[in-house]
Amino acid sequence: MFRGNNEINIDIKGRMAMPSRYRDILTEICGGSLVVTIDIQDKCLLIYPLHEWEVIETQIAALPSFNSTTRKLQRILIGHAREVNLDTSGRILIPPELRQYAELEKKLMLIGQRHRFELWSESSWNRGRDSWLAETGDDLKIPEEMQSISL
Amino acid sequence: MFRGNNEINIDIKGRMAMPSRYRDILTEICGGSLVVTIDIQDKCLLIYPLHEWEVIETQIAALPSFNSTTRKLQRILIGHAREVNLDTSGRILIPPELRQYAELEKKLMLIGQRHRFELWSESSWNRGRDSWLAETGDDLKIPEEMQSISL
DNA sequence: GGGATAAAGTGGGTAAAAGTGGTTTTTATA
DNA sequence: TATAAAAACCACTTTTACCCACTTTATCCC
Repeated sequence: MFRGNNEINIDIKGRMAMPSRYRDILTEICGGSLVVTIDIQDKCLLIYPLHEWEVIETQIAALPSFNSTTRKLQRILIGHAREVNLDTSGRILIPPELRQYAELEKKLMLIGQRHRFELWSESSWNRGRDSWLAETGDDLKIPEEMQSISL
Repeated sequence: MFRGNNEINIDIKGRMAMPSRYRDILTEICGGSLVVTIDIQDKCLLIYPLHEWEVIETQIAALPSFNSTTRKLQRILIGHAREVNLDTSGRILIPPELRQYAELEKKLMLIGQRHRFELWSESSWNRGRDSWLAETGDDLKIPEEMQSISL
């Protein structure tokens, strides 16, 4: 569905223009309603079409409330999820709390990841990429499930 | 139903403005009647729409009185539950006892967790989040039920 | 390749909504 | 009945959503 990395600017009001190539499908599948939340492992945001998110949220919410790990997960994912909408010029407003968390300044990277996007500050994206490339160059660490995949 | 993290201020009288985006649904489902109580595990408050709470309260109350764990649960949850109402400008008054328990000063975080909210002091929320992220980032500790969830 | 045209991206103004602080009135309590 | 607390009320400030206009980039056709 979504793929590719897009260099994007965020304006002083915290608005980010969704690249036009994604807009049509976004308005089609979710009327421009998106959900932004934070990632578990990295300081970046995840952006889902509303319906996609609701499926995930339901699964997470169904996990037991008395288990401390699942509760943490609920707090992280559901507890940071904010619904946002494309405005008339195809922008979304990233809520200040999330902007702050992911340390988003002027320059961002929006990464298409099939059914969702990842949103990074450009600098941490570049830093991350360099280190992943360095790590995966060494093929000893590739887990089982991946050994069969042929690129 | 409810999701997201909201930075909120509490005023000197202990009043907290419920973010407007939740108000309509709150007045609809419970006429603005909420129940505030304390959490079992963390120094935060739980806020339920009245009807949601009543379901939970009934369940807890039905637990055996001779079991010491369930009695603790009853004392903690039911024993601290206070009914509050949205005032004409959409604020609720957090009872002093609860405010004190959760160490709520000026800056709070209101966290949507589906059918309820959690209310934290901003500082302890941030501290908590950092530590949960550190723990869950390490994928060895993720329990079975969660391994199958694809974000 | 270059100019015309359209599309995308950007910035900012404004009206409405939300949030805030404080005063007054009501209610509950001792 | 006096007192304190909470609710209602009101005025003011800040923020947000919406709209419009301008600039830049891309596309098309010659």
